[in-house]
Amino acid sequence: MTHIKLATWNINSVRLRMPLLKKLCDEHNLDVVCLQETKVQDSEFPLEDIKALGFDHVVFRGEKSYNGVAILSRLPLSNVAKQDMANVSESRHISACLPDGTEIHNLYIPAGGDEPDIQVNPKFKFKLECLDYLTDWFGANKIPSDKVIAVGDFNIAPYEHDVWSHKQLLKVVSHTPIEVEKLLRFKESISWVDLARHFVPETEKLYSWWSYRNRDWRKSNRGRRLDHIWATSTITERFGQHQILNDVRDWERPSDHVPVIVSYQLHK
DNA sequence: ATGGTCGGTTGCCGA
Repeated sequence: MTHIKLATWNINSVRLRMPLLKKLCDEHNLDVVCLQETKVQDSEFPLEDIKALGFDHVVFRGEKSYNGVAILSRLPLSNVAKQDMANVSESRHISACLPDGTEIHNLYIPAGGDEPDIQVNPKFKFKLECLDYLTDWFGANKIPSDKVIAVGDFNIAPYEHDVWSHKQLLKVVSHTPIEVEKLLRFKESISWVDLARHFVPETEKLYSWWSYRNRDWRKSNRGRRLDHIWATSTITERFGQHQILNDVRDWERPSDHVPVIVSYQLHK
């Protein structure tokens, strides 16, 4: 296998959405799937159901009701690590290596609550701390020549056309200047390439999340691009077939996030 | 300007 297909998806409860996960894998022939918000503790993780989809190599870390990350793979995984983000013991970061040495980090950055003010909102403060932590962590651990991919729900839409209305969202958590600045600082830490914007011009609207609170998500189209695939610049040319699977938002009992997928040419 | 909807240790909290 020289090319693999990789997906990231905030599934918002892996147990509830097993039928959707099966449909997704059937239709897109995915080799590696990174999930966030699995919302299940490890002892209850549906490992057998996922193995039945053809993923023989599965690593996960979750909590009852909250958070939770998992990597499902048809290829063997090595060097599995479960990091604490900003030294808080929540299931937000898991990583593993593919057989060619490519390191995949699956991240679930906190949403950050409603009020973008660290004085009154500890969840927003924690979100900013996580961004600083990731900047330091990757900066200290990596060099630009490494083969590294970071995917996940970053809960930040950094660019003007990553949200339905730049002006109306400037004070809304996920698009405030302080978060964007910190995310872009993280992005510069080891010169990550934002693959969606590598393939799609920054002037084109691109979303991966639509709130449940809109009656008709497609009609109102008040979306945000919260889910990302980043790669170190040395491997950028190995990627192709980038897609944001908007149609999944219309499946039966959908997540509010849709999967983002990309193909990747493994090293020989 | 407001409230709208999901999922799950469900009559609240986080998203």
